[in-house]
Amino acid sequence: MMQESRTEATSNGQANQNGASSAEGGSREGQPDSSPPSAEVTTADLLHLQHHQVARQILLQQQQQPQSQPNTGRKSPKTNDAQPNIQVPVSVAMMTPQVITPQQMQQILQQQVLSPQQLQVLLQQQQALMLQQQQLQEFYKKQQEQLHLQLLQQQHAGSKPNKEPQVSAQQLAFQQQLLQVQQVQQQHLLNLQRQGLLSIQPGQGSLPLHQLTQMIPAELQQLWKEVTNTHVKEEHNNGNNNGHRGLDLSSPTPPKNPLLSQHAPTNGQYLSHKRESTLEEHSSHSHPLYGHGVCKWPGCEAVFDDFQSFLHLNNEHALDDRSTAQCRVQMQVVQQLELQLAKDKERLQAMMTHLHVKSTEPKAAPQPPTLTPLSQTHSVITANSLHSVGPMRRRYSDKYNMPISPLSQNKEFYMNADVRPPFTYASLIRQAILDSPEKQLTLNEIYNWFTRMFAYFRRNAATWKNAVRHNLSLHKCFVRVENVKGAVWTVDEIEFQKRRPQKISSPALVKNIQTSLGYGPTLSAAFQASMAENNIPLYTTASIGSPTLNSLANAIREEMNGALDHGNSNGSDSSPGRSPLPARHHISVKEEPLDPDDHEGPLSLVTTANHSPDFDHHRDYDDEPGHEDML
DNA sequence: TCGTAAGTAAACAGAG
DNA sequence: GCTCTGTTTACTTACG
Repeated sequence: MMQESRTEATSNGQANQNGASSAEGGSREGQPDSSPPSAEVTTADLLHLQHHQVARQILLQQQQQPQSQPNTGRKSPKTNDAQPNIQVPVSVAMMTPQVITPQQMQQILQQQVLSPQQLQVLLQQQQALMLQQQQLQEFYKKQQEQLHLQLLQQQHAGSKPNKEPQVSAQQLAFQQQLLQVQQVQQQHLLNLQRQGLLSIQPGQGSLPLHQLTQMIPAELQQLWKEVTNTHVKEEHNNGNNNGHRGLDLSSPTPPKNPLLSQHAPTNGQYLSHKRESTLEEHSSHSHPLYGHGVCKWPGCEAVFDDFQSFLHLNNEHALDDRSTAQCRVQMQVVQQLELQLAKDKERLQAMMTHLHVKSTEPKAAPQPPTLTPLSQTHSVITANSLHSVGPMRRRYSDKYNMPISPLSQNKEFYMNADVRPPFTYASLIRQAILDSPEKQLTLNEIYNWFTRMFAYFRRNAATWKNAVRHNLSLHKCFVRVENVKGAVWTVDEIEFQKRRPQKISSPALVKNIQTSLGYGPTLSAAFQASMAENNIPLYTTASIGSPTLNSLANAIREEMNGALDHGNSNGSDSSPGRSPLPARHHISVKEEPLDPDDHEGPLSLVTTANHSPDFDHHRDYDDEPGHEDML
């Protein structure tokens, strides 16, 4: 009654909530605060943000270390891969150590790949980077002076053995810091490459070399050269190295590129001497930059009949901006390859682990073998968090087509963030009930689950509680059972699975599915919802009847159709009259007694040529005429 | 344009 | 009478 609304409003301090007309309900849908902040964030944007977080942490380190600020009890800088609560201004958070030159900006503008907001962010990044570089230069100068002083003191005091460790420690810390900066720079550059903002190829002249040299101040370049030039033997140093003689630049992270380890130029003529020396060392014609009579310098490929002619290396690839830039590009290439390798290794490991686990699981588990890996690998909502919650609220499909944070974080996310969960009330109610030990909950316990699991439901209680009650009564999948302690609600899984699965053929969903099938970072909430709706994740506790199989097959079919229909990169056309795939590609379920010897799971997936376009349409609530047709 | 699912608001009734 | 619970209706919105 109205009383409920009144009391709820009082208890929640949301008096304006109640008594609101339906128009208000409609307007609330469009309120920005009810939509996730990253509603229009693309995968690339998220990757970008992820990178910015790394950059931000490193920058914070840089800002803290020179000032010897306490660490405020946080993790040490080396374990800084998860510090989401660091409060930094947006401009700082977004800044990356990468300068976008005017040429690049013009290119970006011409390509129209960035929105004005993104351009603004890039400009902010550029400005922030310049500041950061200045700071770094100053820091480096101070470090240099300090080291120089220490070295002088050592020479005068003759206490070399005792002082050296301190110097080396500082040097190492500084090196690490520089390496981190460089790493972030490289990552950012690669990120830009991935986004098509830059087209840098090894040895390719498309990117003006001076741009690369502009990206990092000359001093920083030199610093980097020194850091990377770890294989320079001390005997190669002479008096020209300005006090760097004593530097132990043996990096804890050895150079990954033979080019750098053996030929990275540092400064002055002594390096020229060094280059000749190293060439002489490779007189056995096994120089890594010389192979099959071709100069392997990126972009060179000059042909030389003999190794002696290959000494052109000293002339053509001498220390200059060009070579430095090429060097840097090569470093980025290597680093990218290493990152890719690491990712692929990790993926392989996950696949092997998963397959091993799957192969050892009992086959009785009613899971679709073809989709379980997908759902397990990418699903956000799992048994560890929200299990298979259910369908996403359709009207929010666009807003919620964003990757939600991974599994364990997801629960925390909704528990703390005032973000509406992208699932229907029915799905959430079901989840609440299934979460309970006895698979039954009272209404009040359902309420509590909502408020406990979702910060969003800690306000507007009158609204959503009414919706919960409405859904409990409306959907016959929720069964009210009288017991000793009153009425409890249970879930009829079969009825729940009869509910119409959400179509995932919409462009937005398909796009996400493409991402997911293409090893995207996460599965879209909508796709998860669709999967969860059909019990694809491992959460079915009730009996699995044919309706379940049907709806499950719907999900599979929809997924496959969606993924296949939009297998191209565009994935934006899903006009009803256009079906790129013939009907025979549609997957339906052959509802026959299952032969465990023939199938890994309970499903018998067959393809059919006479698939009804409204296959899933029959399976809704139509088996009970009049039911829920009040709408 | 239409049908459907979902969300919201509200009226109403029964039980404690 | 109040509150909670449950049912039902009406309406809006999103989507295919």
